[in-house]
Amino acid sequence: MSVVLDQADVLPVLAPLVAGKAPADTRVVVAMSGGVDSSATAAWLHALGYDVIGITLQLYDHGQAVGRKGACCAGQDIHDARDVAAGLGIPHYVLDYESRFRDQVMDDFADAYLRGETPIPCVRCNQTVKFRDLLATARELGADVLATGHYARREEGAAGPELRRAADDGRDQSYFLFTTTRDQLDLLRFPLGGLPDKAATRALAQRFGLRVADKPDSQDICFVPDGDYARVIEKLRPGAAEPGDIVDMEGNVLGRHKGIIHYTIGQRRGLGIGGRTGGEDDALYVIRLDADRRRVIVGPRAALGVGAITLREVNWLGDAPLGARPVPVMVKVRSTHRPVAVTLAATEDGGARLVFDQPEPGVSPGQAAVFYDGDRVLGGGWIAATGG
RNA sequence: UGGGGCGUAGCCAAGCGGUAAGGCAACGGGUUUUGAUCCCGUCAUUCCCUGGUUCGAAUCCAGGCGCCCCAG
Repeated sequence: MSVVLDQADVLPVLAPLVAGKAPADTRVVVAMSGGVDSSATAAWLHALGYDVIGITLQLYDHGQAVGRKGACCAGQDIHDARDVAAGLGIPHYVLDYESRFRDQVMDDFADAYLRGETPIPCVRCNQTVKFRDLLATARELGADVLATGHYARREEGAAGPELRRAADDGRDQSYFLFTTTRDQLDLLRFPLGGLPDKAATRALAQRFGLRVADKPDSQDICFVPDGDYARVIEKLRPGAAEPGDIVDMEGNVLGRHKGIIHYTIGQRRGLGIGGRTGGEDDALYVIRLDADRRRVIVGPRAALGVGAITLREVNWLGDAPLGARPVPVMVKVRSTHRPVAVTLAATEDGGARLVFDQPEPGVSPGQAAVFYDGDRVLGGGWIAATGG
């Protein structure tokens, strides 16, 4: 059961989780989802001699998600996490967070769509359930730090801990961590962030004999089966999908839609209206959603560009405070895509005003704008409105 | 029923006697720990119908049917 380490079998180097504290004296709570990443994290830290406690959050669908691939935090995944912990011989707890997950993440998810916004449940989950509630629980368990399997880096900087992109650029998850506060960052650790790639993680899992080593990556929204998120919303908010008109930018009715919750800004597929000539590309994209009138406003790709956005609940992680004077930063308005150049200025309500150097397509309220300076995450904010 | 025009996939649309372009939509897949975008693939044995001419017709001819415009 216990892992025997050959001398030749050297573990990847990991800086001490707590400076000046020996691993054996460092209590680490590892958030174990049941996937490869967090399992490898737990195994690695355990092998390095840390006092590891595994915690798995049960988030939704009690007993009903068993066997579903690519999920996390329910059913089979909880069993996987338990198995891994048992194999390592570390304490492991499963916490029932279903009601708070529903309140903080799923309800918000549904309501955002009803408002015509497009939410990011993964960020909400990190922001509330994981980095607030679970972190508090870790503290209660006497943990020095909370480690997760996120691909991001936390580095000790001159002005305190800094959040940075993962070493593996293609795997980086820092976008989903933008709400993480300095205080939370004090206690958070992301051991995988420094690994060169996912293969290294799987290799780690393999070498510790974890059964989850070949488990497929999770993707899509964890509580949405089959990618049909609208069905989940309708379950949460019966009657949410009210049909309405699809109109062009002049207000001419072009067709009908099956409910505003099925669409997001920048979306092309699923409109069901074809035809018309004249442009080199006649495809229509969702330009705007009007929740009150249940309208989907569509237009050509050229109409998709947004020049500026208003942010709310900005979490600023830069060393110097963000002021009212615009400063240039790089920003991502979606997890994929490269950062683009903008200027950013704080507003009085804790928000910010962001102006793109070049119009950015497919920007939707409810999504996040995350600020970068090279590898470093300077914070981010929720997109409240676009325009200007 | 005077004149003119048009009928090609769900929509738009090339083709003008040589064996059905393209775009949109749709569908399937890839990329992706949010939604999208994007990329790749599939999608008319058949051109309103019926005859005819021709080695060969969506393309020419005749007759139907349907639609549009102008003039009434």
